[in-house]
Amino acid sequence: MLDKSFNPAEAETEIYEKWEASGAFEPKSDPDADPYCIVIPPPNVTGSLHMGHALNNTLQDILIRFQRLRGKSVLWQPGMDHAGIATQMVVERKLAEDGSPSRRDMGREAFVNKVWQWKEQSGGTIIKQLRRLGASCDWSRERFTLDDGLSDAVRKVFVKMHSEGLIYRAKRLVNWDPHFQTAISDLEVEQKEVQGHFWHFKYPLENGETYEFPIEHDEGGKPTKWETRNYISIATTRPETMLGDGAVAVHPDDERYAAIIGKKVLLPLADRYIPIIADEYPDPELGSGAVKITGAHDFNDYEVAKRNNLPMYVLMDEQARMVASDIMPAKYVGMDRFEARKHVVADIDALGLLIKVEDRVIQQPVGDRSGVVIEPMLTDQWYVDAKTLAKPAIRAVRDGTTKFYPENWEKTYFNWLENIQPWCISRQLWWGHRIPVWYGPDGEAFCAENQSQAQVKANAHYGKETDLRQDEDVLDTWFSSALWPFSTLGWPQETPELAKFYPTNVLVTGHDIIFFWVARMMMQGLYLTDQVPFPDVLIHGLVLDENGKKMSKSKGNTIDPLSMIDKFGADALRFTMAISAAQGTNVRMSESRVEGYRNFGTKLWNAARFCEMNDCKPVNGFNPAELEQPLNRWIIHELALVAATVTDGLDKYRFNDAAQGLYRFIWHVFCDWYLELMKPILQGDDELAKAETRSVAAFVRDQVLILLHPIMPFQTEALWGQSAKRNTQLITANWPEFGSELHSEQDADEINWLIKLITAIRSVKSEMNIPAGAKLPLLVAGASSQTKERLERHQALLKWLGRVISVENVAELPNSALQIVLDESVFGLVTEGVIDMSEERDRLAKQIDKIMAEITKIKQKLDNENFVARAPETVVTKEQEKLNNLEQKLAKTRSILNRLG
RNA sequence: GGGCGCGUAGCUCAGCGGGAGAGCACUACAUUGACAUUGUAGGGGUCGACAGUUCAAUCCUGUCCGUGCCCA
Repeated sequence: MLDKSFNPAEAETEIYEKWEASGAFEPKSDPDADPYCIVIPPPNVTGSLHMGHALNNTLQDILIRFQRLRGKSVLWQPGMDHAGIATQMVVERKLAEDGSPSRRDMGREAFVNKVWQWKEQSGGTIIKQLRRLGASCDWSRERFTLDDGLSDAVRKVFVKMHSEGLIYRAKRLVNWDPHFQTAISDLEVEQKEVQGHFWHFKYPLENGETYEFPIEHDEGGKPTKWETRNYISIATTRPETMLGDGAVAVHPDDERYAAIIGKKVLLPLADRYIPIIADEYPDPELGSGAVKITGAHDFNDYEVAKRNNLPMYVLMDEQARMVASDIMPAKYVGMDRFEARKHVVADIDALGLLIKVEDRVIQQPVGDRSGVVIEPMLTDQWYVDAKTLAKPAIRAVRDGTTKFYPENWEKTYFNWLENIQPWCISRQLWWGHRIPVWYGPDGEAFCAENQSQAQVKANAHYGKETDLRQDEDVLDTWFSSALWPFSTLGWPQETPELAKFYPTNVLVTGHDIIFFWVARMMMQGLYLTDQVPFPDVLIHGLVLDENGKKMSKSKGNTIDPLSMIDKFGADALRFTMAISAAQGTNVRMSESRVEGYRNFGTKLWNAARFCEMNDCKPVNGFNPAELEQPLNRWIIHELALVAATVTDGLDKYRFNDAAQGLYRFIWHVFCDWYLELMKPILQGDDELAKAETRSVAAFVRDQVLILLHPIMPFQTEALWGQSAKRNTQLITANWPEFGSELHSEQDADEINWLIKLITAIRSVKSEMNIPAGAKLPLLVAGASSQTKERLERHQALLKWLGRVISVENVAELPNSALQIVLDESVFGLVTEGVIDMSEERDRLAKQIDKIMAEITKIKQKLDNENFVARAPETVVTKEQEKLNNLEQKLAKTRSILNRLG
């Protein structure tokens, strides 16, 4: 006997272990089975499961289980990435907490060993948590981006791209994170709006020269009054960088400054002279229209400096402290940039050169991991020529080889790829793939897959054995992630897995990493394998809190998926995700919703329990297409419909449609009606009907378990195992493929008619304040022979569910009966007491109003000549039929009301 | 400034050219018989506003208002 309800805490672990031990997560070896493969978006090795992961992995697992049930050879390829910055940060912090020597104190090799130790002990929590969610990944194939095989792939790709000129080294301005002391890519920089200042300085002209600067204008904008100036006014949000100015720029069309272009100004504090140059960059409308140019610490200035061959002075070290140099006044050396800012402003002020300070909202770039202000720095870094790689990646989506679901994300994808910048891939970290480049004593670079190959190249170059040192830097983590769909399958080796499962079938991810990851996989996949890595990209929404806000630790509004699983079970959480995940929409998570879908699971549990109590067991050789009872043919018909809905929904990534269809069918069709309607049959004495009904109930229950399994795997597996002796676990059962032989419109009409009649009887009683339990005789007038047959056939059901004592055909209904119009017949409920005639008249009048309102609407349409002439014939016929039915109903209801007087 | 999205029942959201839907919440009634993690019945919407296309618009187009996200 089944327990009273499902206990997820007890059952889930056991079920999961059984699945895994049975090898169900591994691809089928059957060579005829179609392959189906998804690679997991690799979580950070430092990560732990949050709601975003829960959504992402639930959707993947639903697809994986669905395709597995359909008989495909399924691989869900799991793994993690090494998360360079995040992991290094975690371990460094831990070293500090433990009072251990710092990273720099212990040196590179020792530190990297520490990180590996940490990874073995504490990394990968998320993998265990994914199991709790029910993720049916093939864990025997788990991969890590720093595994030997994947690292080989990385080196091979680097060497290939380097030899083809797609990877190169260059000295450029990069986003420098002074906290982690590494370069980062554009994507890892966030623009934050903060309250800042705009400082206006005077830079005096050389040799005390002067010019006339307009200070008043007429309505036409012509200057009417001038003043004599011996300085140029500039404004800046970053005063400390003035020490490295190479020029002051004005717009060539700016007449105010035309006279002094080419002259020099004294750079205060630095005591250098710098030129006033003309360049298109300054906006005459902004500030004074004159801009200081610090080529080594600002991206815009960098371009101006390059165009005009201005010197670029590096002002800071890796930690953004002012660094000693020819141009750096000694007093600032060693100061942090923000401290230096204060001093520069004070010193300028002391010289009488500070004009004013404005408050201003400024865009400040910050590192996405560190949160500190990014410093543009002039350094040597390695770059990928992303522009070249982007072209095939754009084409593949343009021509539909890869499609996004929903489609509108393609625009985002194109937009970014079409404006793509060189990708800075080197990082000044220790945790990651070390760049496979070695340098000779003179700085000559030798790129090779390993040191000995580099050595061979170097020896040939120098003509003798020469000492080499390897590049200190590692690669951006995303460089290895970009190879994930094929490196995890064994590439560059030609493995059977690669042949079978690549390209993968679909990539499931959030829109936040379309640039970071999806686009880069497309680029690398096409470049290295000549194929797109996946034909479908499913972009799902974010998980928000119940107020529609992004969940974040700092806001304290996170809901922990594991606590939801502890409380309500993984199935409830998964169902919530599935039914909320309409294509492209965000998911608002609230505990009460999860609770509600836990209740849905319990409803199914109890339905199964009821089946069990009534001895409903699968019957060998059962054929759903050969049944006697209309009720049974009806539920099979409904089952076939919902099976089609679920299959179609999952095929089209419409998880909400699939979940909604199941919810409706299980609760409101199977439980509310079928199980109720079968009760009188089971209590009756028609043994054949009983046996058939039992076998049908068992069949429908089993099919429902299969259909629901992708979304609610644990509970369905538990019910599957406990409700009958089975040859296989549910996870490897066969997905139903019902054909039209199971459709039966006639039986659907008949049972739906019965349901309508029962509902109407209940309704009338409720409206007339007659206790629902009161058993009343039912009369019927004007019944067609079909109705008479149906009444005869379903008398037992009617009596049970409609609380009817008897059913009798009469010529005319007495006025004392409560009357119900259904199709051609009028039914009457005979009450014991005297009914309140005025209340009954109100009830009927209300119905008549409703009918008339509908009739008016339809007549309006049919009276419109254009409608009749232009609308499709089927639409017109349908409207005409509707009108006829309504008019019939109206006439009947009116005559009842008339007779009541 | 550019791009993407959203505004449908009290709340959360599906639907998206021909009958306004679901879940939750609410109201009334019921109930120890698969299920109170329940049942039955019910109330509740000019589908953001305006204009256009169409025989027909919640759905398509445009404008506006409100709101969210991404990029610069």
